[in-house]
Amino acid sequence: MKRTILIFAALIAALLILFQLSKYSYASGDASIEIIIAFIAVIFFFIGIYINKKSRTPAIDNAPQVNKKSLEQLGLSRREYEVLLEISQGLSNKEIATKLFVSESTIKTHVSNLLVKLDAKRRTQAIQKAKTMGILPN
Amino acid sequence: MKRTILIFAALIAALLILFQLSKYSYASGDASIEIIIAFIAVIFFFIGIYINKKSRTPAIDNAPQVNKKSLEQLGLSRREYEVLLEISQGLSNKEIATKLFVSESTIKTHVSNLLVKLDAKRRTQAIQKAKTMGILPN
DNA sequence: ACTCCTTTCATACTAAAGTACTAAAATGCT
DNA sequence: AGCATTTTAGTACTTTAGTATGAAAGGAGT
Repeated sequence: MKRTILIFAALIAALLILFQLSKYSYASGDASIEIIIAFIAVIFFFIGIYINKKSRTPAIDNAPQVNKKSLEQLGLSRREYEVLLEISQGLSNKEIATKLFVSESTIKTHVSNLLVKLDAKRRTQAIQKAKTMGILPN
Repeated sequence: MKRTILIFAALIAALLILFQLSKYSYASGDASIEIIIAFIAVIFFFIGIYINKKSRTPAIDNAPQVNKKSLEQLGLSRREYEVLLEISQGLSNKEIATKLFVSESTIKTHVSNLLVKLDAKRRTQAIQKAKTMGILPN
């Protein structure tokens, strides 16, 4: 939470600085307004990508009607919960890896950890337990 | 249904015959009443086991709030549906085999057929599909 | 800075799951 | 009684899943 505030504060500050710079440059005539605009555009393009990437790792936060208390008590990490969701959709490790842009090894690691935390021996059991705990949507 | 009626009719007939025999034997004194009683007890013991076994294969019929139309359209057999239920409870093939008193090979056969009928590649996908079809309880 | 946690990935196995046939009883229906 | 389906089971593989372990990099908090 503190991170988010700091990031946004930094963004606003950066924006103000850019505005000041653009004003100065425009007045002194040593840079065309088009270049300034393009510069700002590019920076905000990447900021947009970054913010989108951060907020699009939803997992726990944007999870719909879900028992968040149980979720936290389990100690499942974001990624683990994300993998759990894909498992409950019937995907294989390889498919999950492709979908999340990581290797199958990584998914296996997540699955192993997730099984321990859910005290399950198999992914199907993990699904069942998660459902009865109200951790999964639907 | 007809089978059940016939079986019960046969059972009642057998019971009457045993009663007649016991009466005759008791009167003629060539068999002690205890042996007759023991005989009847043993027979009804096994009948009890048989009836219990038959009625305890619930599957489709006693399935709770379940979309029976989808179920029939899928063409899932009783046993296949039974196996599907156990899969959704997170059991392994071996565990299901133990629970249903059959070999693991048999369960594998059921699972394979069930996956084809549900058009699923994995058991987890079968669970997901079955849930969205309203075929599974909960 | 240091430390904990998370995420990533790899190797090397072991254990389940699934597939493809084949085949024999049993069950159910006509 | 005969036929179709279901249930059972086996063998022989191939493919996923899951475990164990080690390791590197980055984020977050003290």
